[in-house]
Amino acid sequence: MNAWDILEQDAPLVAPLLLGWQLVHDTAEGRTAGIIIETEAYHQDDPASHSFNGVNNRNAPMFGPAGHAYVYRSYGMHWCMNVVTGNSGFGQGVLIRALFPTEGIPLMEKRRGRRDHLCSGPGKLTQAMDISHIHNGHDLREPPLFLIPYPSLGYTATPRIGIAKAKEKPWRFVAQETRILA
DNA sequence: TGCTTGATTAACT
DNA sequence: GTTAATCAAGCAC
Repeated sequence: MNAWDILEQDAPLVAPLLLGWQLVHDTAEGRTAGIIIETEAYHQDDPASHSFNGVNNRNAPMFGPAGHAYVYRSYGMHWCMNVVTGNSGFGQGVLIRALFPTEGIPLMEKRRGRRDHLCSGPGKLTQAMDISHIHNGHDLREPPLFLIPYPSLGYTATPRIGIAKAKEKPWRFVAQETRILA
């Protein structure tokens, strides 16, 4: 099984495996990249998931092929990015909640307008890396926005953040080694 | 056509 | 700990 086949599994299995993968975005301004250190799983059989009530115009990418991006607007002002997992026809994905910045840090600082907390939240990392709705449905194996597989980091599983339903599921995964560096 | 809802962030007290 | 900012999409009428 190659690294990309991992994404064909269910989101709660994939989410911890993505810790340690690198997310890279090349733009005209330059390259930004970071190591994924925090994720959350969302599954069609999960009341907290956008895909729970079936496919619609917003969540359609979650029902598409694994390894593509699902980007949506949150609270009217932020973008959040998911990596779609599982087979087509079943809506699920992994929310990227935090990165450890590795490349293009000055560019991230410029986009964020500050020198700390560059990628320590789902809305922050999309701002730092200039990810938005135009990447919705994009294949994350292809430039300019792509993932580089790495062996998984050690992690801690905890309940998810900022949701109203199914709060008890320990489907948030935080990398142990780098959590302080975010 | 109008109402409701967020998988958030940052700046307050 | 509390709250404002801000808007696309779903869904009820």
